[in-house]
Amino acid sequence: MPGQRRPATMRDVAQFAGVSVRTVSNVVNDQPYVRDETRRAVKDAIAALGYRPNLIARNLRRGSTNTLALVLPRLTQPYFAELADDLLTAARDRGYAVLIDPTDESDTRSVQDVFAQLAMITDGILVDPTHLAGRVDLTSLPVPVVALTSHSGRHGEPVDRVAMDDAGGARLATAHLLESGRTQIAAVGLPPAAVTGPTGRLRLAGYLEAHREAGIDVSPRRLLAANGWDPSEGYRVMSETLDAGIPVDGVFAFNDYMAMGVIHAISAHGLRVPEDIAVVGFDDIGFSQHTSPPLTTVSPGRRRIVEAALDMLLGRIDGTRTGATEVAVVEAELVLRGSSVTKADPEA
Amino acid sequence: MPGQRRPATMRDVAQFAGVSVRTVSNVVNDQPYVRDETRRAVKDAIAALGYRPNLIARNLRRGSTNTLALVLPRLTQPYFAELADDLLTAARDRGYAVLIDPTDESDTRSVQDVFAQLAMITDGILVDPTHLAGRVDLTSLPVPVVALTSHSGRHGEPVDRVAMDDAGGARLATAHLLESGRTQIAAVGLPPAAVTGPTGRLRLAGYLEAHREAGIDVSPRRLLAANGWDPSEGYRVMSETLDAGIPVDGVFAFNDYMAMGVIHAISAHGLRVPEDIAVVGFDDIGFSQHTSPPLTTVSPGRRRIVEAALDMLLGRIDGTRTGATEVAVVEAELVLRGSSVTKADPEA
DNA sequence: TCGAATCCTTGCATCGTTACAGGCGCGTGA
DNA sequence: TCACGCGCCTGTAACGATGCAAGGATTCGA
Repeated sequence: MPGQRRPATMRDVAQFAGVSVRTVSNVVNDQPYVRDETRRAVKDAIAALGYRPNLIARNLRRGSTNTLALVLPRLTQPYFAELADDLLTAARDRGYAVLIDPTDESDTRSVQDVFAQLAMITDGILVDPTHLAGRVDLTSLPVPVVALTSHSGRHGEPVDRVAMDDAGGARLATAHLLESGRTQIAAVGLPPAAVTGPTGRLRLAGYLEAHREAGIDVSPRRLLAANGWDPSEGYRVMSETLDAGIPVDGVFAFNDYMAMGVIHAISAHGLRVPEDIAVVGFDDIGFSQHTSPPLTTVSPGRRRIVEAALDMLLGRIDGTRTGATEVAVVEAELVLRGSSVTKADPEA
Repeated sequence: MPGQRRPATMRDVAQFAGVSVRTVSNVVNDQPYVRDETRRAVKDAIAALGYRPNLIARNLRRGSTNTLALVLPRLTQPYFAELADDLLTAARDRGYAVLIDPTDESDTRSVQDVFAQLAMITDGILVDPTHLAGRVDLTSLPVPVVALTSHSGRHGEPVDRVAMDDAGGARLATAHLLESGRTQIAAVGLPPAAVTGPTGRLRLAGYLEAHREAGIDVSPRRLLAANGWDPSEGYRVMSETLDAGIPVDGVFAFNDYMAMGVIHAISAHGLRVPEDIAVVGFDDIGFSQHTSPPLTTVSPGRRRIVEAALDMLLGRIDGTRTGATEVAVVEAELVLRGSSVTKADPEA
């Protein structure tokens, strides 16, 4: 239920305290040159009237909102949920509120409009641009933008970026499988998955590179495309492969969430993980510690990505960072767990 | 990079089109009494200058922002992530942006201040109040509030509420286990888990009621407390119970996420799900379809909860809903999967 | 005692939009 | 011919805060 009284304004406070509006403003904003006595009188008035500065009016006047926007596809993808969680907390600790905008295929709005609107009501925008496929020009917005992305922006817009090391992480994951003696390693999650195309290509590149380095051939039968990076696709793709009798002794799934479905398919076929097929994922989402068996995965350094992106964005906002756009790459790390290592063979 | 040109204002458009500011406003807001010719001239000017109404100024003038706030503990809890995802999409389709505010224990701000601030920059607030434990008075805010909650508000504030049927769902889950012949059913997730106290109590109540109805005694040794509803706690609690030699042939985990840890613990002890121990969860998160085996769970009707909450909130906002606060209870539904039913015994 | 420097306080304009009330021109009925 | 109504358009005042520049009060040194 909305309260009934009109909220007190600065004018009310000024009248109550017997000073000018301007003085109240000075007190509220901790300006110097206010006598202690006056300051206290104003503070008393503020308390008595339950006054709170109207943030909208302040935003209009100051031209800033202390709000950031985060644009992503879907929070149902656990990696994004955890990324959003980290960002929400980090932004909150720095005094910023966060508006999350989901822009996936189901969105009928013009992407450019969405960004223009967000730019108007926020001080800066963080965006995962992979799913936007260049449908938006991020360079002409009136607020700074930082892209959370992987795909080399060579063909993209010159925006600040924080990238995870997709190819490098994928190489680590694949190399680990190869070193533990697997030679028939399936890659799960190739395009056409529309929203993950560029990321998928980079992770594939890492997979291929690891094979090249090990001198082991790659069979196209084990390069498995998925329509979306979720467990049901992991399940479907893996089931079909096993049904087709294609030999597989290891799987590198392009994300953990799909890997869940892969593991499910493997056990549904009466095979064991990791004895028959070792599985490695990517993302290190919370769940991955508690699958059966726990999932070996690549940690992309989510926390560091968030911090770096916030540093960049806030730097642009407060003007301490100027000049050419930058790209920060956060190193990926392999996290060994039971899905790729038997207890008898701890390796690490 | 911020663009350099000052964005065009309504005044600029007016001047360009040779009309008054007021007329531009009328065109922008589709007011009647504007000649078609004038209207087109204004629209041309808008296009020529790339004018976009300044939303902050509009918000100040109109006193509304077309933004809602969603206050939750953490998005790392998959149920909340999926709830947020549903809400984001539903709100976006109704023309509202959503600000997500995480308020957990790590938050040093005063909860009352947080709400007062949110109230100022949004048109309404959706909140999961379980973790706020009455640290905030939701009735005196200047915008409507709808609580997404379970715990009977009898001792709470008189706010609009949309509740899932925790006790009923828990009863369904437990009854299902009892009917399939299990008699030594552990309940996982009792308080002290601070943030889930009230919910946990209701789910426990349903568990107890099902036992009462079936005439089967409950052993306190199988009432297992958790410090948080995540997989690691599910794992810990279940491991300890099995280690202690407490007989268990079924588990009702108070949420799916914990159930993941429970399943992990069971297989780590060399036991099979569901043959040795059947497991049922609560929430029906996306993952649950793809654990090994897939998890039987209670679907709380997330989608319907979101729609009902939005209906309530927007009704209050636009004034079509007035008068006493309401409580909507969304029915829960049991989703049978492999973690509680063997293939030989499909039951349903 | 006077002038200047310092401290404190204040009106007014402004951010960009929408609401109010009124003005002007034209057509219509008496 | 006049009054009236209607359609279209406009000037001005808000919304509630902050920035500017100047004004009054006080203190200090000479």
